[in-house]
Amino acid sequence: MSRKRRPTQVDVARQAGVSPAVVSTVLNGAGRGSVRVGPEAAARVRQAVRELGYVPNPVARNLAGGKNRILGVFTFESIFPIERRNFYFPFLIGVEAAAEERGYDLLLFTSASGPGSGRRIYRGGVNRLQLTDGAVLLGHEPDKSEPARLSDDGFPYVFVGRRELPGAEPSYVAADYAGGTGQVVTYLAELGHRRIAYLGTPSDREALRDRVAGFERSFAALGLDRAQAVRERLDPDDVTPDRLRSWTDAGVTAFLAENDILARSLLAAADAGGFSAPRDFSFAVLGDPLEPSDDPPDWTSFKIPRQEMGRQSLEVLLDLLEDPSRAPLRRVLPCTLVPGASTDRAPTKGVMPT
Amino acid sequence: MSRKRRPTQVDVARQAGVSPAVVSTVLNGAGRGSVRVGPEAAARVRQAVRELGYVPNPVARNLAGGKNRILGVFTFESIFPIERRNFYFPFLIGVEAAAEERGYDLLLFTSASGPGSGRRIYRGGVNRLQLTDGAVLLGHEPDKSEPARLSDDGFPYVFVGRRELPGAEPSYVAADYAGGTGQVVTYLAELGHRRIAYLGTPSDREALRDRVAGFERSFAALGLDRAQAVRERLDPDDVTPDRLRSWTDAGVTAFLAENDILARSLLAAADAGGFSAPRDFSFAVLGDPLEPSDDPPDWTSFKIPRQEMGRQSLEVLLDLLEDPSRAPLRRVLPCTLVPGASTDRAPTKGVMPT
DNA sequence: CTGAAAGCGCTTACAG
DNA sequence: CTGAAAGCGCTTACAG
Repeated sequence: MSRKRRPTQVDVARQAGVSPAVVSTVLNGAGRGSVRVGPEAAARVRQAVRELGYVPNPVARNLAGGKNRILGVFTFESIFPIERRNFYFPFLIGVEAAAEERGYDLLLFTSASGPGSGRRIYRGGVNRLQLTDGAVLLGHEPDKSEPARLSDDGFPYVFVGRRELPGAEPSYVAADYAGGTGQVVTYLAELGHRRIAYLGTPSDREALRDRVAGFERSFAALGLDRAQAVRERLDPDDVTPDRLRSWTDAGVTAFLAENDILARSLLAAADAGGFSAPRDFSFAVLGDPLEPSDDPPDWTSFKIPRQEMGRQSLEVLLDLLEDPSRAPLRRVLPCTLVPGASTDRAPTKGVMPT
Repeated sequence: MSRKRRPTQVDVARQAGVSPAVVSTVLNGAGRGSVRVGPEAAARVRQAVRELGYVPNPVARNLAGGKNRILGVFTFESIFPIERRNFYFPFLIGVEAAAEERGYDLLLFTSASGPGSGRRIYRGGVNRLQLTDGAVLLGHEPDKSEPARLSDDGFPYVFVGRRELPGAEPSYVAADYAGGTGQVVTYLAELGHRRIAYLGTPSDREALRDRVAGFERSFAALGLDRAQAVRERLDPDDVTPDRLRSWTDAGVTAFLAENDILARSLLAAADAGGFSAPRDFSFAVLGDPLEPSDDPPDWTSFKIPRQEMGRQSLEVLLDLLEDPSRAPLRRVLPCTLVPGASTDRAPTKGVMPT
């Protein structure tokens, strides 16, 4: 049961009658700071390697080389959140696939929950990610100072999702929420909708700001009247039948729901108020409808390329490791319009003439 | 932006006015070969750690022979397999939750694909898990020699799922497939079924053998005629309408499908042959129906406690690390019968008298 | 109770 | 063209 001693570089060197440095060079190929090795010395080394069954110890290699070929994955929420599994899963699939291709292992930071503090990068003032070569950051950070400090420390990391950081220029791979929202607005405009309400949450995250920006920009781009772009900040409970009626009375024919919850509130209000979509109004969700049921409703929406975002964030991280001076590295991936059954032509005003 | 040099143990030692050995001891707790440290020296060390933001290098720790509080998760198939996401996900949730509670980080081994070789623990003869304190092994191993060698090397690991290893006694946390199968048979017997066919795959994995064993044992336990227990080994294509007819003609009133695929084949054959379940026969799946749709069909089955298996496998691993002499450690968790719409009372033989 | 030193198995400047 | 040596950052016997 005791672990057998593996042959080491020293054993090989002795057997081949050379120094360890020569063994190292033969195995790694002539590199930057490597010694020169004659052909017959190299042959002796290879022979000894074969005879002894020598395999270099990757741990020692890492120690000597300064890198450990471990990349961190840090989520500001539980890595495998049961309720939101469909949210993070595709990112992780992408990250894993890319890591596998590039020969890196992934360290999941799990033990983050200090007393009451939730998941933090710095625990007791110490950057826990430090033990990796670099890290991919996932999810909504409760505290901007954490990534800011990461930047200060010069630790290589990439955000999944666009981030603005006071005093720092983070690298990220983001989805083009503004563009996705614009596509939805354009689609609605083509269906004849002119007055559109954006139902947003009170939150002001980058991902949400981008949607608002896309909403407003697209009105201009389409030559629509900016005054017809209604913007609301609501809690789900704020979407009442009365509220819905006041919107439609004001001529709103289509709604953009910032997320699923708001879309469901809207539907509930419609139900309670005797409205029906898309007969009385159209609506779309600004992202993938994925919560909480497993079979998504057939709503007009746009697809966020989550898996590709995961993949590319890892690749950007590797680029960063190769040449840190290139930071910040940023990529914005397009979202895809998904037409669904929640949208239809704008209803004609008033009662149909008979 | 230039990366600051990571503080090392030496830096901490200097700042605290102690030797590196003292720092090491404070961080690892008083252990076997550790030095004794006074309370105020320990306090100075902790203070210095905080001030410097020191994090021990896990690679160095490992090389020097110590523990690094990193646990490995190795899957013999892709960790996040898109097609089978629902299969591994619950295990991982459990593993992560337990790791988080116990303060361990998780290293996912991803870069396994040598040329054509699939996922392997030993790559070029080295144990890749070596960097971790121990590992949880997940999924079906194509090659028994890999875990066997792990045992030979004395590397601590726990299988999720029962495993038999020639010449080794692996630790594992398994589901009680035999018991689950027995519950299903009992349930069918209560519904009046006496002749039951077990539709199995040609494969002979432990998890499948356990189901067969449960099938056969339960006949004895229920006092049923063992000759009525029909056992078949089939590919999904083998389940044809003709075959189905021959079984029912022979008096079979209920089927046990080893997996979803076989259950679907059975249903397809029924469809094509003019049969209908549960009118003409009952059937149950021996496990969670989870493939490939997201909303599982309402079949009689049993629930595999995947999340709990993940959680307990990590806990067993920690027990193992604490005291390796207790190996092998084994736990078998109960499965829960899930009655569904695919079973009903046994049809009466022949035509109903009018 | 504490420190100095060897050693884990490599890589890489640095002399010859 | 080649070797001896330092060093990566730890842990752990071993002296004091």
